[in-house]
Amino acid sequence: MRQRNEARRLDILRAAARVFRRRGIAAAGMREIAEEAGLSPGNLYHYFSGKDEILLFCQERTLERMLAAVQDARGTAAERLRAVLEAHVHSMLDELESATAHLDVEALPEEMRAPMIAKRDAYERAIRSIVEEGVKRGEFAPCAAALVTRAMLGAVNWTARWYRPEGPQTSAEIATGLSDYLVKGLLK
Amino acid sequence: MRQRNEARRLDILRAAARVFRRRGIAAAGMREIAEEAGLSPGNLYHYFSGKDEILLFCQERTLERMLAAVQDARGTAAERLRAVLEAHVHSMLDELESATAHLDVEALPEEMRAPMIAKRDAYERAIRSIVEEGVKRGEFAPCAAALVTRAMLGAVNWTARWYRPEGPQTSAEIATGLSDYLVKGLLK
DNA sequence: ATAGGATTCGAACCGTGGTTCAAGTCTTGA
DNA sequence: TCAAGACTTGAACCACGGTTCGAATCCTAT
Repeated sequence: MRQRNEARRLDILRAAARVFRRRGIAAAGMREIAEEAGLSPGNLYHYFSGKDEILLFCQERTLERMLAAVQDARGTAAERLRAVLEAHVHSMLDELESATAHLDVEALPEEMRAPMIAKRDAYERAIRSIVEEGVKRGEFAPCAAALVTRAMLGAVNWTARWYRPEGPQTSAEIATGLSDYLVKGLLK
Repeated sequence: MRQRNEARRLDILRAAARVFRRRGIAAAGMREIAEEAGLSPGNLYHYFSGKDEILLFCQERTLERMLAAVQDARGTAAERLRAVLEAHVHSMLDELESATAHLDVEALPEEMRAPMIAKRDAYERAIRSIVEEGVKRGEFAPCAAALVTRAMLGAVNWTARWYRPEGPQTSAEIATGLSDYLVKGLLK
C-alpha cells in the first residue's frame, strides 16, 4: 500500500545518492541507479518521473535537514554557529545519502531550480544573520559577514570532495576541527 | 607557422574555459566551444585531440599559475599565506579563463587524471607546509594543519560558485577579505 | 477464487553530443 | 607559377543515456 510505496521511494533515493556521490551527478546513469537500487531501469519511472525529480528530492532532503539544524541551534552566536557548521559537516559526510547532490543546483533543469535556490539562499541568510548578531553583541569582531559566511560554507561543502570514510579522521573530528578554525577567525 | 598555431590554441583554450564556466564542464559541448572560439566544430580537432585534451590543458594552466604563486611568495608565514590565497582567488575570478575547470579532476578520463592529481596534491602540500612552518615559528597557534589547509582551499575554491562579475564586490575585495578571515583563524 | 490495480521487466526509441571524414580553400616555399 | 601541406568546413557517423512502452507478473480486496 501507500507505506510500502513510500519506503521504496526512499530506498531508491538513497541508492541514487550513493551513485551520485561516486560517479558525479552528470555521469550517474539511470541504469546504474536502477542496479544499485535493485530494480530494472524502466521500473524507476514508476516511482519517479525521471532523473531530474530524483535529483531534486535528494537536494531538498539534504537542505531540509540543514535548515532544521539552524532552527534547533541554541546559545550564544558562537555556540549556534558551531552547532550549525558541525551539523552541516555531518549531513555532508555521515549520511552519504544525498549530501553531495545539494552542491550542484545547476544540474537541475531551469524550471526546478528556483525553489532550490530559494531554500539555499534562506539557509545562507540564516547563517549570515548569526554572524551579524554575533558582531552586534560584541562576541565577534566586525567583519564582512556575507563574505565570511560564504567562506565558511565553502570550507564545509568542500569536505565532500576530499573526505574518504576509510581515511584517518572520523567525520566527527573533521566537524569539530573545522568549526574550531572557522569560528576562531571571527572572535575578537 | 608555429607561432600562429600556438596562438590559436590559446584562443581556443580561453574560449573553452568561458564555456566551461557558464555551462559547467559536462554540459559544455564541442559545438558551443567551437562557436565561442569562432571556428567550425570539426576544425577543433586540428588543434586538439578532443574535449578531454582541452579540459586537461585548461586545468594544467590554472594549476601551473597557482604553483608559481607559491614559489614567488616571500616574507613571514602569514604574509606568504595571504599572498598565495589572494593569488588563488584572482586566478579563480579574474581570468575567467580556465579557472573553474581545475575544480573537477574527476571529469578527466582515468588515464589523464594521475598527473593532475599529483600537481594538485603538490599545491596542497605546499600550502600546508606554510601553515606548519608558521606554527613551528610561533606565528600561528597549533592546529590541525591538514584540515585547516583544506578548509582554506574550500573557501577560496567556492568563490567560483557564487562570484558574479557584475556583483557589488570586486575580485580584489573578495581576495583580501577572504585572506583576512582565513589567516586570522590561524593567529595566536 | 478472481478481477483490477500496482508493480516489474527488458527491449526499443530517440535526442544529444563527441568524433570522423572527404572534400574544398588558403598559404607557403621553391 | 604551382604543387604540397596546412587549414577549414559541414555533414554524417556512432555510442551513450534518458525515456517510453506493451506485456507479463504479483498483490489485494471483495
